[in-house]
Amino acid sequence: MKFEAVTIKDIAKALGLSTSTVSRALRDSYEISPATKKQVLEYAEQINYRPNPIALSLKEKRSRSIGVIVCEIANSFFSQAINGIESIAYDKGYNVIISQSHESYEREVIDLQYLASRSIDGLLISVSAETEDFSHLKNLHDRGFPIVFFDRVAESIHTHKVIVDNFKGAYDATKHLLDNGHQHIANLAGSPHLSITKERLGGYRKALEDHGLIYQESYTEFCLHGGMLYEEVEAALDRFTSLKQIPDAIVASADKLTTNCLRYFKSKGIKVPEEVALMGFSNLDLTDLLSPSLSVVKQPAFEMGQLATELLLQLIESKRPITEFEYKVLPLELMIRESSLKSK
Amino acid sequence: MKFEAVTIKDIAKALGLSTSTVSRALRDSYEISPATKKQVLEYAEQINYRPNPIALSLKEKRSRSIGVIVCEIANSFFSQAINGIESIAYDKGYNVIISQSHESYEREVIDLQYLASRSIDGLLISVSAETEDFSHLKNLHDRGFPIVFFDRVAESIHTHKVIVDNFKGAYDATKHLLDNGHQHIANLAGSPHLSITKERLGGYRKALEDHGLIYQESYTEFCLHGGMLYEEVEAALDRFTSLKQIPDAIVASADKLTTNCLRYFKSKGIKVPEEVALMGFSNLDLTDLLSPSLSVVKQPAFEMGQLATELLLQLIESKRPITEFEYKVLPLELMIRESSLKSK
DNA sequence: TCTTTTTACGCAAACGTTCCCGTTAAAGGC
DNA sequence: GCCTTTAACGGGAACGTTTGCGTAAAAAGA
Repeated sequence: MKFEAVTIKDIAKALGLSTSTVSRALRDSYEISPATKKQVLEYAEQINYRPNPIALSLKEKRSRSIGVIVCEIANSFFSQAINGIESIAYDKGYNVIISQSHESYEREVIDLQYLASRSIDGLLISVSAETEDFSHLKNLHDRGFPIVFFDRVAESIHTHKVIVDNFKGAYDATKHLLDNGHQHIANLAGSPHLSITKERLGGYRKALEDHGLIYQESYTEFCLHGGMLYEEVEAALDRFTSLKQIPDAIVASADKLTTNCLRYFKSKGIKVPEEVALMGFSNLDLTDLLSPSLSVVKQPAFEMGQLATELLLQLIESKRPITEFEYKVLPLELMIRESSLKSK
Repeated sequence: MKFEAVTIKDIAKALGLSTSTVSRALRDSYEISPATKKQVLEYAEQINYRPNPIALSLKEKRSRSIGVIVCEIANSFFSQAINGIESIAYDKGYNVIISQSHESYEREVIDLQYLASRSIDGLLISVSAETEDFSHLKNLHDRGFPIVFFDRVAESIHTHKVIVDNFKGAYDATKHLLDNGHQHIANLAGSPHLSITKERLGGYRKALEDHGLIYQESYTEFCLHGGMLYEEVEAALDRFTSLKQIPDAIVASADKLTTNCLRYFKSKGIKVPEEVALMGFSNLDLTDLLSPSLSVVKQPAFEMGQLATELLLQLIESKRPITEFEYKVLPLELMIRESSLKSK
């Protein structure tokens, strides 16, 4: 079953004109007489003519669509970021094609292949938790393909990047817990490959040290899938609770880590914040309704999406190669609620 | 800054062959000698040749991509459904282009225009809360464009549809509340234009009547934006609580309605389920962590997405027009937790 | 009235593919 | 040794558009 669209040829044939005349009439060229223009325009309207974007893309060597690769759209941060991306792209007449890596490196490579071969004009990406090797992106980038990173960036690739102040976010969260009297703060971290994990770990560590405490490796557990699997969070927390000095507070470095952490404590009957305080990165819009309500570090996801898209469109639409790249660092918001209150 | 891809012509020129020979060699045609094939294949691999899908689309009059229109991707149900859509589309080599209507009719029409003009091969849609008039979809459908509805359907358009048993879901939820001793059950409903709202309202009403109660209009409040705006939920609940007989339980007909309902009660200091019980439709994966944990009616979102996509691809790939359409009704899952327990 | 300018349009190439037709030369049949 | 077959490849049209260039007729200038 196929859907036959009407073309410029149909108009030309019906009106006894050439395709060039019709094309020019539709584009309101000065070379066409007002009478012909009117005739063409009216007929086009009547038969509901729409220019074929595929043909245009082929001619102009651009598709007016951008690709987005994120790990998961069923994740508040990313769905909000995508809303930001869409809002800008939509305004500028660009189409957004979304792919999910599901935190898999292999899938990310395939997605990229697919998107690049789909003739997208540029790419927005937040790399998967598994991604260590960036050569798939580097290859494309080196060949002049516009790429902008957001949130999870590849340091080695020289292009625009939009991130949040992860260091400060983790620092402030840790400091908040310290100020609230917690002494043994553990760090539930995401994939060790990710830029954000490293930055957040740095902030956590610095806060401890500024408070006169020493950083202990046993107090940091990495979750390779960023908390996507409950089992990895469970294993990490099992290890924390089997330490001789059980942590009295936890800083969780990602959305799923934070909620799965809460789920763990709930299932084990461990009271939050009485027995262990919790503070984590999250963009869920109902952390206030959780039990206990969650203290979170919130990212300006929508704005990040917008900014990244603006930068990408700049790259795409620039006449000459760009060599000066932006490295935007946006502020985070701390929202203090019940889960991080004093233990006693 | 543009990105020049390598074409069949480049290969032909480099190897001193014609484009037709190269094309055939790449497609492994019997007309080409093994030696030439090997040569072409190796060179193509070496310079990383990828066929230009735009050119293919133009030639084959199909883009191998499908459009999806939903109200919001930052909504658990839809993001899960999209995962289902993506899983099937990906397997079959189709691309998915997602658009959000943000529950706006106007935006839905624009999105549709845009997608249709982007040469998608078919459309999956769950209509916006505002949509009353389906002529924009009917026009396309009448012209032979493949469309499959899921969740929120247009009854008047004769094509495949995938929904859940909304009637039974609402019936069972209401019955559960009745069985738990609640007498005055209100219905917080979505947009009155939506098919799902009508079906759920019907189930709610039938459950009341089967229990010997009479349906009262004052016990149903519609939220035109489906709960997207907290204010509309607030206004609806304000009206319920100002009734002379205040409801002792509420059935909420959509994700945002359910959570905003909980948010309202929390802000007003109304205890759930002690003062008022709550049960609602929701696909959030952390309703168990809410305070109180939410009793929900959960939709098989992923499966719905998969099924709808399979049906759409059938439509697209069918040689002859299809006249027999499926009307799939999937079962819902009731998850009973704290929020719906007995009042006293 | 003849030349020049302007107006209004058509022709054809191009974008990257595929595929229907040739066409050439070697191989095979007798 | 001549005709037919077959293997292996090239030419060119087509998909829908835009656009540089050419050109006829009309208008303007002399």
